[in-house]
Amino acid sequence: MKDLTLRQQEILGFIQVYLKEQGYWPSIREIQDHFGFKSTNAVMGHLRALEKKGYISRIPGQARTFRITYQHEDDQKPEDAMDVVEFDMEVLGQIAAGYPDGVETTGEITRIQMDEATAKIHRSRRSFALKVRGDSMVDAGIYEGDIVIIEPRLPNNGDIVAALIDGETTLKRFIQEGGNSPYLKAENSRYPELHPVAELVIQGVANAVVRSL
Amino acid sequence: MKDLTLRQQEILGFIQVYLKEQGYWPSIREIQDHFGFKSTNAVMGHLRALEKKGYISRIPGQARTFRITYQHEDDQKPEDAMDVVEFDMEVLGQIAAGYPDGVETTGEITRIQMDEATAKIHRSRRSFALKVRGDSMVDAGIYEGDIVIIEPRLPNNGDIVAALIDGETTLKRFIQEGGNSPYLKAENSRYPELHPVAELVIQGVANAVVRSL
DNA sequence: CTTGACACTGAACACCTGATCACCATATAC
DNA sequence: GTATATGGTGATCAGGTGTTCAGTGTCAAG
Repeated sequence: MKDLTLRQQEILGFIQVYLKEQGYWPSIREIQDHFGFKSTNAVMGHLRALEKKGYISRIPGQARTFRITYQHEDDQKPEDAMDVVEFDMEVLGQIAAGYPDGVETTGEITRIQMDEATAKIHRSRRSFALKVRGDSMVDAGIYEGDIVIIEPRLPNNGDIVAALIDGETTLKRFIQEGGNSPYLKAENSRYPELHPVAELVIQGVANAVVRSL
Repeated sequence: MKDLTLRQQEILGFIQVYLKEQGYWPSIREIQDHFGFKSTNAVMGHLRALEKKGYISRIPGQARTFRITYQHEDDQKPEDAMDVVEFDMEVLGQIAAGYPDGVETTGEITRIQMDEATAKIHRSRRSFALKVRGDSMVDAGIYEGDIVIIEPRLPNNGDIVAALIDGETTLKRFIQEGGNSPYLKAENSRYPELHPVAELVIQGVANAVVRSL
């Protein structure tokens, strides 16, 4: 990718900031006004340069139809950058609110790209996200308000699972030792182990936790 | 919020899908063509209705300048489903490995969509992700191997920041009380407070933590 | 029956907007 | 010197684009 001049960086930056702030792309004359140009052709020249260098793309003759084709980074990059993998999921609701049963899966779609090696998150279009309520998993570093990414699959011993108990979905660790029947364990010393007698409905395995700070 | 007619829902849906697919808003005549209207005024009537009912907002007289002011949901969804926001970042490297200096930036771009209200993550092209090494932040629920999302900006009191100390990037909490000079505090009782004498280079503020399980 | 909301057709207008032509200036590379 | 890229001014043009006025028809509410 060819380098941009300082002026071209400014133009590209303004276009992107404008979109972010206004919600739509700027017109040529709005760019002109922002930089104080006396001619629209000053803008046209820069846009041609940006397009030629592959940073943007436009629909000829049509108003406010930009496309950013390359994300310019003016900072540095590391030698040990990670590979990323992308996966989609649904953000459903709070985990204690229960798994929506029989509800059409048309909710929000969350897309996450993450480094492939460490994320260990298998791409699964069926995965969804739940917001954690309660403190039953604090000892596992999962706190109230965190968002857990649930992949519907059978759990292995030690997995953190979303389980349906008494009609409510809760987050617990799944324990199955030897040939014994499995049980659920809260990662909080104040909570007891749960040995379900009748039914143990595992809705999925937690693959990742996301927390905003 | 007043209800929309079926036709108005279709119009609003098309506008949103068009933006998502094309990256810019449609013109009145593009909406007209999509629905097979013989007159642009058919579109104008619906846009007026959508604006009157508070679903959209527009800049009078200007091309392709929509704003979606209310997110219409035509499907059934969990009542506590979250809105999602999308942002890009770079996955750089381990946080203790130091901030890459003077290296070309062509690294991986990580895109995350997350619920907007709780994520508090401002879309920032310059954000990047770092893998946490060490246990200096365990009391804040940040453990070794976690990935923190860093936004380069000035920190507020109490923010968790990536700071450059002795040539290494470390994750600490930023404290600035009253008019005193700021210092860094590790969220681990075994670690001392850090009162930098010479320089305190803040590289960015941690917005979120992602942990694979 | 009348009113109003809804859903259009059809035509015309004004200007916002992208695009182009001519021209100038500076700096760098060959 | 002679290109080539950069960074502009100034004027002009064509068309995309938002907007408005006038009119038609349906349907439910009063």
